[in-house]
Amino acid sequence: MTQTARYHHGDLHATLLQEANTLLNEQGIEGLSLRKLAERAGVSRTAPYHHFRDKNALLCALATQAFSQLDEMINRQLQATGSQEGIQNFVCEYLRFATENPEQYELMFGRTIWKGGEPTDELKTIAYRSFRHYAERLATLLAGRLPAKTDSLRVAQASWATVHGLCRLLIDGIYVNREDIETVSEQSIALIMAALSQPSS
Amino acid sequence: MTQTARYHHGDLHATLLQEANTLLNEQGIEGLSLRKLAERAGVSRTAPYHHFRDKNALLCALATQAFSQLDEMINRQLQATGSQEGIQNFVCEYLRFATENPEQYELMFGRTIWKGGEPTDELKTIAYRSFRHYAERLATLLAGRLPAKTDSLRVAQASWATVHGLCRLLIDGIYVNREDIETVSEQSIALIMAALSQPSS
DNA sequence: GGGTTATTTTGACAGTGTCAAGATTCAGAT
DNA sequence: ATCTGAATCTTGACACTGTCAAAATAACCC
Repeated sequence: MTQTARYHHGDLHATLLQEANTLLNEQGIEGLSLRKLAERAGVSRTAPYHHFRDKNALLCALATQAFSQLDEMINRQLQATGSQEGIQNFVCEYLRFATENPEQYELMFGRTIWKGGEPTDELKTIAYRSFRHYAERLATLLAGRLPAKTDSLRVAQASWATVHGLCRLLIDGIYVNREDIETVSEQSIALIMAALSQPSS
Repeated sequence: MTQTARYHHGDLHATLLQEANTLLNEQGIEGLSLRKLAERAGVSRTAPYHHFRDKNALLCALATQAFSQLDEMINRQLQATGSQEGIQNFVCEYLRFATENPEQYELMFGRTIWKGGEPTDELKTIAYRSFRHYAERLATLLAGRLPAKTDSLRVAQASWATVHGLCRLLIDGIYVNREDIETVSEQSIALIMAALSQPSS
C-alpha cells in the first residue's frame, strides 16, 4: 500500500504514454527506447509489453494522440472566415505546431511508423480524417474561385504537400532558417490567391 | 594471389560503397548495417572502419554520390527551353528519381544524416549546390514573369518544397498512389504558370 | 633484410527489441 | 474466507546493432 515499491504500478498504461512523450521530446525518436522508458516508469524492461503489443504499437498510440491535436487545430483554425487571411493563419499555426513539437511531427509523418512498422487502423483513420477535414474546409473557402479544370482535392493535396515539405526540410535539419520558411509560405499563398482572383483560365 | 581468401581485399573502399548501395536498395536504411555489409564484402566486422570513420561517414559518401546524380539531372533537364513544358518535365523526372530510388532519396534528405549524425562538408556542399543550380535555372526560366514583390529565390524554395513534400508523402508510405501525385504536380504547375502569365499584381 | 605503415582480424562492451517462464497480485465466484 | 483464473510484473536469454582496443598479417620503401 505504500507508494514506493509496490508490485503493481496502478496505471502503467497512462504513465507509459506520458513518459514516452517527454522522452520523445527530450531525445527524439532515436533516443526513445522501451528500456529507458521502462526505467523512467520505475518498472522492469518487459513490463510495457503487457500494455502495448509492440514498440510500434506504443509509437502508434503516441502518434494518434498527436493527430487528434492536429485535427482539433485544423477544425478550430479553418472556420469559414476571410479566405486568404484564414489560410495564412492556418499555415502559420501549422508551422508552429511542427516546429514546436518537431519530434511529434516526425513521429506522425515519419517512415518509422508508416513504412517500417505497420500503422494501426486507429492511426490510419484519424490521419486520413485530419486530411479530409482540411480538404473540406479548404474547398469551402475556395468555392467558386477555382479555374474550371482544377480539382479542389488536388489543390488540397498540393498545398498540404507544400507545407509538409517545408516542415520536413526544417525538421530534418536540411533548411534551418525558420523565418525564411514563413516568408516562403506567405509568398506562395499570395501568389496562388492572386491567380485565383482572376476567374477561369 | 588466388582470388579467394586473401588477407588484403584489394579495393575494399569501392566494394563497400557499391555493396552498401545494393544493400540499401534491397533492405532500406534500417536494414543497412555495417556487419551485414562487411559480411557481403567478405571481410571482418571492423574492416570497414579503416575506410570510413563512421557509419555516418559511409552514409554521407553514399548520399554524396546520389546528390551528384541529382545535380547532373537538374543541369540536364532544366536547360532554357520552353518554360512550362520544361518545368513539367523536370518535376516528372524528379518524381521518377525519387520513386525509383526511394531509399537513396530517403538517405539524401532524411534526418538520419542531417539531424542524427552530422553531414560531411562534402555532402553539404554538393547538396546546397544542387539547390542553387535549380534556383538559378528556374530564375532564368521565369525571368520577367514574376510579380513585383515576388522573390525568385522564394519561388524556388516553395516549388522545391512542394515536390519534396510530395515525394516524402509517397516514399514514407503515407500517400500511395503514384499517378495521383503526378496529376497533383501538373495541376499545381499549370495553376502557378497561369498566374504568372498575367503581368504584375 | 628491416622497419614503418596500411590493412585486417578477434575479443569485448554497452545498447537495442522481444520471447519464454516464473513470480506476484488482483477480482470474482463459491 | 478461500479457491481459482486472469492480469500484471520480473528475471533470464537470444540475436542483433555500432564501435573501441589490441593483436595479427601484408605491403611498401629504404
